Amino acid sequence: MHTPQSKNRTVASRQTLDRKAWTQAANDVLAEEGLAGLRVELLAKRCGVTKGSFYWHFRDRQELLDEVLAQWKDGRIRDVSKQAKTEAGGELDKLGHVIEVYSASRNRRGIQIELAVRDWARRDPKAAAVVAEVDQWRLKNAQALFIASGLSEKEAKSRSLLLYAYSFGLSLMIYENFDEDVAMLRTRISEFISKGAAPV
Amino acid sequence: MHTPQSKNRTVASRQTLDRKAWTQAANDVLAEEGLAGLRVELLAKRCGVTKGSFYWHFRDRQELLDEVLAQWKDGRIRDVSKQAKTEAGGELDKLGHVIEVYSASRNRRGIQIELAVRDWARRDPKAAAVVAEVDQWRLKNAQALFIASGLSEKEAKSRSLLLYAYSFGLSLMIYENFDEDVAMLRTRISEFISKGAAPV
DNA sequence: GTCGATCCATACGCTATCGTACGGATACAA
DNA sequence: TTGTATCCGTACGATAGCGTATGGATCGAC
Repeated sequence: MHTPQSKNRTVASRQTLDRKAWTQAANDVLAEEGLAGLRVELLAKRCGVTKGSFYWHFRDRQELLDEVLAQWKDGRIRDVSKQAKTEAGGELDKLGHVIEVYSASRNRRGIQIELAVRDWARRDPKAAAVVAEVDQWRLKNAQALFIASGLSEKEAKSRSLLLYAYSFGLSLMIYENFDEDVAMLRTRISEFISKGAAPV
Repeated sequence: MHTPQSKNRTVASRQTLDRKAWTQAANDVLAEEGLAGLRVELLAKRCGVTKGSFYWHFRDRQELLDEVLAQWKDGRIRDVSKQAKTEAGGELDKLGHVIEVYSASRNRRGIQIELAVRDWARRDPKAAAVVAEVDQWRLKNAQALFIASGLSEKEAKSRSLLLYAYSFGLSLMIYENFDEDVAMLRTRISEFISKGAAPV
């Protein structure tokens, strides 16, 4: 009932915090509240410490933001590379998988961070540069998949851009009451983009 | 050099400000800075007055936000209705026009506000309700166009959702260096969505 | 046990922002 | 001219957030 360093800390934080714990928490906040919600003292409270701890690990708020951004970039590029390396065959499945990964129902936290970072990029050149690079990687990867499934280079590029723009844009819309079976709508769209079918 | 009420005001604001002038300026700020940048005193400075004026016209900041939101909703629904009323024929052209309206190059300010409102809707239920209603109108209108061009109801719904999600999502991406002619990519996509063509 | 390094709490100054109180200026009517 | 309603400026209090300064607590090395 009075073990050392037990004051307002959770059991998990018996170990002293490191940068990773801070950026982890920062990502949670970014997903839930967006960049504007990422404030030092609130983040500290969330970690069960005060900002005295924060300013020991980070020079200032900007340094945390830079690190969050850098981690996001590395993670996304790693994701693309990983997916590209899985043995060939089933390119269409892979394209469908891309859509699924960016589906709000499957990966809510990832999508929320994605949108927060892109909103961030609208006003911060550093974030914009990161988004540009990630987009480049993703688009090139998707393009390769479309080419492997028989499309020309230009058409593969178009379809890749459509694929990602659709995925992100869908997360911005509120369309649940547009149909009783929106999942079916999404499936149709996924087929349409990846296979190019034009059903009636 | 000392006409009455000439202190820090622009010529345009010789007339005293009204609510419309405030919401107009608020929309500008919303487009440029997002919701978080919409602060009373900055807005007042932008209008060439102090916040004393603001709090005469509005009870508080929230009242302004509510009005901005309501105006956005009415404007968007009016746009849809207007487009629906233009005489029939050329449904495909109309669908292409929808994409163009939401193209960042054609309508930067409109897109910026669109994105700001949708980001707003991620955390504010009132904004979410407005977005839901606007999406409903737009989707139903696009669905009618697709049906008029020969698609089934379900396929028309799918294609409408794709159309709008793509349009919004494209504004979130930074893809200018993906190809030397991104305009061509967009044209291909536009054709693909509206006509359902599946070129190689 | 002492000492230094690590990690955090507390207190402080500073700025930005919201909202209020109140007084001043202008215009129009009587 | 005088009064009143409209519209705005100024001053104030309150809070939140950033960053700094400084001391306290814990732990391992010796």
